[in-house]
Amino acid sequence: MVKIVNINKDAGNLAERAYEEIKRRIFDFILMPGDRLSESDLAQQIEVSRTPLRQALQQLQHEGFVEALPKVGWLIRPLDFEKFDELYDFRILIECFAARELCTTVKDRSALRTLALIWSVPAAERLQDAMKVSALDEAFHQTIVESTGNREMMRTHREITERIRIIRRLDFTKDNRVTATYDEHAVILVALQGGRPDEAQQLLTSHIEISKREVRQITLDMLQRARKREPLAGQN
Amino acid sequence: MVKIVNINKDAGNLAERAYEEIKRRIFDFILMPGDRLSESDLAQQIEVSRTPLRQALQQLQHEGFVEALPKVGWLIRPLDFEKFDELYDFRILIECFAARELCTTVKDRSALRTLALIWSVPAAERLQDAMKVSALDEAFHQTIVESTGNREMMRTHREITERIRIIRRLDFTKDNRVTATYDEHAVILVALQGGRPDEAQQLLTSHIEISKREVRQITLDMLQRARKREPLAGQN
DNA sequence: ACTCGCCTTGTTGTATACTACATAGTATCC
DNA sequence: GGATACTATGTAGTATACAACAAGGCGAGT
Repeated sequence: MVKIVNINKDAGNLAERAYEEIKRRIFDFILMPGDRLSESDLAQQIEVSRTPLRQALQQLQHEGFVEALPKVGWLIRPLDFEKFDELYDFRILIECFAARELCTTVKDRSALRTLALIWSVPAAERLQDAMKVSALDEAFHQTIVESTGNREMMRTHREITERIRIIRRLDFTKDNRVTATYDEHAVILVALQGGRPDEAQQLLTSHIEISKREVRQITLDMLQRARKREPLAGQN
Repeated sequence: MVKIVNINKDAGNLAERAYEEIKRRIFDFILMPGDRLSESDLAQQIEVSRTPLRQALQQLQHEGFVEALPKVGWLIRPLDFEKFDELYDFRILIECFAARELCTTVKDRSALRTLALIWSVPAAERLQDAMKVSALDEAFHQTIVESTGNREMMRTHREITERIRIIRRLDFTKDNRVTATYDEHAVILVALQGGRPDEAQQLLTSHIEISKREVRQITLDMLQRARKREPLAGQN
């Protein structure tokens, strides 16, 4: 009897694989904002059937990356900087709350020491690799939020992180922005360890606000270059 | 030629209909927390095929009402009061931020006047119907959050509202809780209209905290009664 | 009597066929 | 020549068949 083997490369199910693959293509601007696409086309490209593909698309729709046009097709949502601004502001609210909790009610400060080992280091020990710094930056802010112990806030904060990553990561492609991030994280940690909530909140707010502004400009440049290089990058 | 007509009762698509129907059954405790269910059974009951049903279940999974047990089936998630507490705390954070915005930076105060017409009324004009008061209560808090203009905070707040509605609505089945809600909303509105952010935040916080505590007890009673009445309410 | 392994049954995961529908292109009529 | 109706084509929405898999029952062997 012939056994048909499931040759899933990464995940146990095709839906997840499709999800990761589509997201990758969006992040790499292979699927450009504004592109239209049909389920059958994409299914063929990714080599899954429509069923798991639609599952993936629905997930991505919920996360705001794609939009369903009923009976017509799917659309890669254009980058909406107003929305990113609002997500950054939301981050500020959640992280400032977490910072206050850390200073006032949270007992276990060990997480702060761990963060200091990463961020409060001499210039020579600082990392440069954009992807690594980006991941560490996300971890830094996530760790602060974790201190609240509120899983719902953590969840929402994680979702925000997922949604802004597409532009946020570009921040670390500039050396001076990496330097600034190290500096700012260091002083934030000092304020948190010193138990000074107002100062920590103020530093955190301006840290995120600066990033918000920088990232917008960097992204606009990046987009223009991507468009010039491959004006018809998306299929059909 | 025979034309097969789509007899969708409510929505344009079956997935949405399935979603509403399942949610209704969960809210009515026809599907009890802890119940296991299979897609084929439920599909037959709701009279849709598995495809739109799964779409509905995935949506409900994202909202935390059901849980997918891969290769095994679906589970109606038990009511988790710790989670509800965290959602209430999250509400407090968002609504307090909105209240501050309302007092300090928002120009257009007309929404507050509209709310006052509903909540700041003589006892004789107060509504009693639990469903109506519940809807008005949700609208009250939503309106405050809308004042921020931050659509992401609004969205998250709306999701929180959806997720806690299953227990929150029970709050208004008790007359004294309706009375308390009217009283508390009225004083909150006064503080907001007076532009006193600290007072508004303090009132809002205690208002939500009280509700959190009351609702927990009411729900536990309700659940016990539901369990006694129909110990095997779920199918199979 | 107990344990181990096979096999039956029920479940989701996936692929695919088919329906209803939207859209655009074309031919026809005025 | 312009507007309009019709038709061809491609799309998502839906139903369903089948494969892969999990789990538990049941029997055989000890």
